Amino acid sequence: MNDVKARPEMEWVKSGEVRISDLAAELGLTKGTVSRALNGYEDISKKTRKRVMEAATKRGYVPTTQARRLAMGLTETIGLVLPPMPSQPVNTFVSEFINSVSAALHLHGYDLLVHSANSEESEVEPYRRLVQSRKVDGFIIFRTNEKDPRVNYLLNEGFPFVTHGRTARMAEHDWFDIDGEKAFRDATSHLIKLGHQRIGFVGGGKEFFSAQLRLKGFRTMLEESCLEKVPSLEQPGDLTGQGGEIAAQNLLKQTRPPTAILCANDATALGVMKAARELGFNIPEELSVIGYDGIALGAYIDPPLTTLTFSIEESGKEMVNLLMRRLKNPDLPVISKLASAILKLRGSEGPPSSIQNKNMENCLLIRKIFRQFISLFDQ
Amino acid sequence: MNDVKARPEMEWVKSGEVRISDLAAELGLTKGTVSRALNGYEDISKKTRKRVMEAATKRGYVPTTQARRLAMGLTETIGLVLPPMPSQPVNTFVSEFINSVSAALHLHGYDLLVHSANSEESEVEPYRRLVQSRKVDGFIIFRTNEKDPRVNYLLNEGFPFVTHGRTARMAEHDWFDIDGEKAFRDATSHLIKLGHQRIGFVGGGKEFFSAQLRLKGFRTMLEESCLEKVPSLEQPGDLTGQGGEIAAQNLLKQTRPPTAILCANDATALGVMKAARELGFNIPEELSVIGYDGIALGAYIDPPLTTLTFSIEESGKEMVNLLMRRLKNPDLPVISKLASAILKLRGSEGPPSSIQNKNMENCLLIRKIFRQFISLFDQ
DNA sequence: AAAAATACCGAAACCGGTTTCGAAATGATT
DNA sequence: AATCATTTCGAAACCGGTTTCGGTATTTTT
Repeated sequence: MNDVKARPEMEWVKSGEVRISDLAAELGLTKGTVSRALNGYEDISKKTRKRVMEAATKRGYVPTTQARRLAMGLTETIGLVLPPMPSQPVNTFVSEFINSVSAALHLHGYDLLVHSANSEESEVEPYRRLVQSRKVDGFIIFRTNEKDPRVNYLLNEGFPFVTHGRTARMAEHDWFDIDGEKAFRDATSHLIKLGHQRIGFVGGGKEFFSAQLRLKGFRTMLEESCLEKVPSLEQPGDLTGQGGEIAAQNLLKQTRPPTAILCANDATALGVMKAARELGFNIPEELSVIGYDGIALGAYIDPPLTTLTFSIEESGKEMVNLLMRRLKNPDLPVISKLASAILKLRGSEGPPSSIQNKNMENCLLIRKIFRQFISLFDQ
Repeated sequence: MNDVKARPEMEWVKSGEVRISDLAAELGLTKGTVSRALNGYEDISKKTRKRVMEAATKRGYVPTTQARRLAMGLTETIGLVLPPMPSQPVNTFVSEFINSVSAALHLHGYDLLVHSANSEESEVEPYRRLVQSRKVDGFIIFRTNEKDPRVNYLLNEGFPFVTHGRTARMAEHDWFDIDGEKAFRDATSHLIKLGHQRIGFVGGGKEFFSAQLRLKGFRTMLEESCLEKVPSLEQPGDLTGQGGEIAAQNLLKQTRPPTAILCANDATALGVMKAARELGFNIPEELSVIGYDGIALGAYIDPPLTTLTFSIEESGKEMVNLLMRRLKNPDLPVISKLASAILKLRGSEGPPSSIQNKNMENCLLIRKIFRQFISLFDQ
């Protein structure tokens, strides 16, 4: 009953049956006139416009997208190429991101074309195909590398795109990013305030710019807090759980293991926690762990994972805004947007258990004073 | 250096510059001839075909997709509408599924259009828009409800689609599904063999057909094993972690709590585990938990979550196959494919701790014999 | 009331391809 | 050499819209 009520007046309408020429013939007009009437041209009398509009809604006329786009010379479609999957099956970022990008694009009348990357061929091949066949007007790129061949290709081609994440050529293209450096400064600072003095770090691959920036934030805060930098406490990772496990083993089997580990992302953190459990470390009593990404599942593990989180929805929206601006005016100067992540405390971190906490605090204080003292001389 | 080497012969080629008419003019042919030459028509001499092909590759000609599709009257695009996000932000199913569907479609020359559902409007509205504007040739639908308005709409419209999951009208459309009933029979059987006698179940919403089938599998196996059905041990859920927490509290605060809980999906299971921990239950010693979905994260929690898993990649492939078949011949009879999930033992289940294990086993045996005895009379 | 300005719509080109049909050129047959 | 069959390509219509341009019909101006 309800279903019928929903669209009572046009029960007989089969979608896609009526063309603009049908409408024109029915009204005794030409299709050009009908088109202009529907698209709000000024040279159509109110009377005929009304007549056309009514007939259009009555017959359920909707212009064929393909034809309209061909005539107007645009695709109204944005491409998004998924990275080969095995990379991060733990993360819901991708689906949430796709969702938000798609929603934002829809507001602008754009469609989202999602393409998968074949791991056997070059990374830029999908982009090349989409560009050459003119299937899209622009790209949304995420998970950038510092030297990113996709970026190189599109810049060279002069094709519009926005990246989620910075690159070596970020001065030449629009980008959106989370301030991972600041995020890790915050997280490190938080751990230091809790009394940690030996803090481990598990990074991502060197090719990921963002992971490098997170490391930088970590180092910066160590330095600002006058903690010595211990190379063996910085372990490489690969943004996967397995990588986290391996890195954690390297960290925790040391003679003086860290009392806290900062991870480049949540998947890594989960691996770290697993390895820590297996090595007999209690979290957070004996080891604090902090991740990055804010995946929802982190709240359901034991202990819930403290993490750095940001709004994926906002990311998508902002990137679409940047891209739409670029499409409207390709000659505008490049702009970028840096959003910040917030530390979501959930319980996987706490003060270190070591008895010398007090001592450490004093030690820290003394060092800080000493350093400020020195800085006076520098001026 | 390497970049240049990759495509040395056409450094000067800017994509999208050369049209078929350009090519035709350059060759002294008409565009019709060029088109036929490139598309393998028989009425083109080998000589000119070769000439055309060479010129095409040399100039980097790629037909404009929009134009080709308009002329051929098809979109070569499949639509996939994401459900409103808050529903299951916990699962990586969506992104993996999109990836596999996209890859499979690509093999057939099809594109994937991903659309997001606005939670404020009707569920079918996105589908209606995509159909009416003729942006897609068919749909991939997942997470079906028993009475699914999307299915109703598309069936009524006569528009091609395949569902991931069965519906009340599954006899009228192609579908792919995981045999959740069998999966839960297996899981239940596994628990019973371990000695569990009081098994709890946390379901999904009634609207999800699949969740209902899982419940059915659970009940069937209980009955086959001659265990009494305890209504209070069947709790409704909503396929989220929160729902799992609430359901687990309802189960575990009973005077005789279950020794094992079967969950309609992994997110629910994580919620159950969390609540169990908070109520002081040790897993798996005092409570076994089994989920469904096989999310990667499950391997990283403590204890690792035993779950029912299936190949998302296969799902995507199979669905695309079904859909392509339908598009090629709309009049074929509907077919369906049922794949099975396998029980992935990871450690969150084990034998119950209760001392009456032996007793229970005897009890079970006696019941079974008794029942077979009865069944003799029925014949 | 005639001239000028304006409102309104039709005709046709165009977007970039595909496909049908017929004609010219070539080859085979008698 | 004349006739017929084949091969090969050009011409034109078509897909379904948009947009430019020019010509009536109507209104406004003088």
